[in-house]
Amino acid sequence: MQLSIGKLAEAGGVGVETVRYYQRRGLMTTPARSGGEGWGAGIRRYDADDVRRLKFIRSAQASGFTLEEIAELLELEQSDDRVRVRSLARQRIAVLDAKIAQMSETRAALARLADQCAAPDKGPCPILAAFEP
Amino acid sequence: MQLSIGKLAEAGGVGVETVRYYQRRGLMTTPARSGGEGWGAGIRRYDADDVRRLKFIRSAQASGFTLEEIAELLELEQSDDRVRVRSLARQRIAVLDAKIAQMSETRAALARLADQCAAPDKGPCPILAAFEP
DNA sequence: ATAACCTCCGTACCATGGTACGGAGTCAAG
DNA sequence: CTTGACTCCGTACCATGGTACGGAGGTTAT
Repeated sequence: MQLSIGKLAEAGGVGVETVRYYQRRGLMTTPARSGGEGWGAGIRRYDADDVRRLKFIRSAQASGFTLEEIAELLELEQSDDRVRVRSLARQRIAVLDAKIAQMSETRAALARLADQCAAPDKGPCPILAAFEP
Repeated sequence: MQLSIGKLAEAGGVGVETVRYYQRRGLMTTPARSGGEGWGAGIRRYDADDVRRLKFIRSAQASGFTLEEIAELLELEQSDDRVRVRSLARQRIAVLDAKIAQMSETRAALARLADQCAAPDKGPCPILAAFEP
């Protein structure tokens, strides 16, 4: 399976420019241009592993990792430094737990807010107060 | 209680420039310069309500609202449009629920990853796979 | 073989959320 | 009455994560 950059981007659900951006950022490798004759001379070709990598970037990103952190994860994948992987994972879990807690608090605040604004003419509908500790 | 912009910023845990930025963005009002004689001629003064407002901005922001959304919330606070407040709150709750779910998934993925990388010499430590559906 | 489309590459531009800079005016203490 | 700290204001700059543009050349369908 050989893909052009356009098909790779499509498979990953991103734009071509985004793939090129990831290459510049070192998140995706830039394959050598396939020289010689025939199909794809002078055009870079990608494979299923690149698609996996691209999808990984997207899901890691959707989970709150920055591109820089993702770059580190991808390097670790190569290096097999298990200690570092574990420590990075634990760190991230702690950050996620904090964020999840924060979001749950906010969710509760918003629910209170929606509740207090429910009655059309009874008392205030205090947005600022809804977020106070 | 009358505060200078510097004290206001300090009370809100932000820099002076940040307060000024919020004013430019319409999130904080810019009080009239206190004219006349005596203390603070030509200097803008703030009060406890401004501090509350600033703290609200920070906590709403920490909860994932963009500055634009926060501006809308603050306008709603004035307008008493309960229907809009409720609908905005519900929308945000839905978004938060989705994000919380996503983050929990990621958390599980990371926990799996940390677990699989635990043993120093047993099998792979597959970072990419940890994020696959 | 020619139109329509794609790739390659550099460079420029965008939104978001600020931070920094510089010159002028103001204020409080010594 | 000067020194040092703070304020005012505009403008410029920063990082992040992209998106857009444009021209030269490769590829595919008719």
